[in-house]
Amino acid sequence: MKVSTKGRYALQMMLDLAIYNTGEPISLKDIAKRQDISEKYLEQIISILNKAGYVRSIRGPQGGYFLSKSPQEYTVGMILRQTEGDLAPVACVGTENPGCEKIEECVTVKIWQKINDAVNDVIDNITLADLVEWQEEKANNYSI
Amino acid sequence: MKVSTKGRYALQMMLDLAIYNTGEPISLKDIAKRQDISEKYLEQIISILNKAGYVRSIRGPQGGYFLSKSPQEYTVGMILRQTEGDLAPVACVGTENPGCEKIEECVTVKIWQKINDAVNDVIDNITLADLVEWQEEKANNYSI
DNA sequence: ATAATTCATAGGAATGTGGTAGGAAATAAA
DNA sequence: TTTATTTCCTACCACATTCCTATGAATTAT
Repeated sequence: MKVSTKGRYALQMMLDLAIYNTGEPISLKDIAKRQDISEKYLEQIISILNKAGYVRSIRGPQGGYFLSKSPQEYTVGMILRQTEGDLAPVACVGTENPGCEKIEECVTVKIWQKINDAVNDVIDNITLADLVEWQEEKANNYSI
Repeated sequence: MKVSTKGRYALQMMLDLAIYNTGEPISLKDIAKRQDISEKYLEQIISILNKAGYVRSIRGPQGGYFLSKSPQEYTVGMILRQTEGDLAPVACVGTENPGCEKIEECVTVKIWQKINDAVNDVIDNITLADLVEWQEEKANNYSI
């Protein structure tokens, strides 16, 4: 019942891109350094976000990545689903696998459905902009 | 972000014990047959529940298992936590591992905390008695 | 005694996780 | 035009976890 590093790193990258956005592209090298994560591993993860159209890339020296849209247009759910896939606690209540043949007689499915709804309610109601705001609040608290 | 078969089977077994309770011990063989799960695998799982004191066992012919307490005294959370461990989406918000060293500066932890709370709210407010009730409702609907 | 059951432990195939490695392609800067 | 920097692509791999199977011992009703 864990979110893997893939999803967590994806979130951290998107947040990094949102926070350090200056109009110039941000290189993976910088992100990897700031977030203290293997650059090579981040390559693979951001490639998913790139193909999903969540970031734009520029190659060559001084190249790097941007967010395609503004932070409030990305929910945590969007980012996690791209990288983690469905967050359903069991396959049968997810959108990816069509559910099992015992679905009608199965009682526990009601539990999984409730968990699924609760999780989705959380992740679909937090945007990248919220994270940026929280980050800034933390920064302020530290400087006081 | 999945609940493994261990936790799901544990839940099904506890539910089976609750539903088919007649005062006589219920053998794993019967449960395995009804739930269509490998008996040998169920042995390992129920051993956890046994050590936790959630079921009582009787060895030998006509032996088997009982629930130690009445169904409304078990929450889904109790059962899942015994078998799955912590259901926290990341280790740092769980009760098992003490959290990482970046916890103070980390923003995403707020997300994981909210997910954790939401999941716990669901699983700690459903009892085995609820599942039994749902099961009976389903049975009635089918017979109509 | 016998047979049915739980209990304990070992093993193992398949899959997923969390990366590393190597190099090709693009491109800005020298 | 060369060089260095960056993204892009694919392959590989070690380790852990999951989901069992197998073997046999211990217990006990019949």
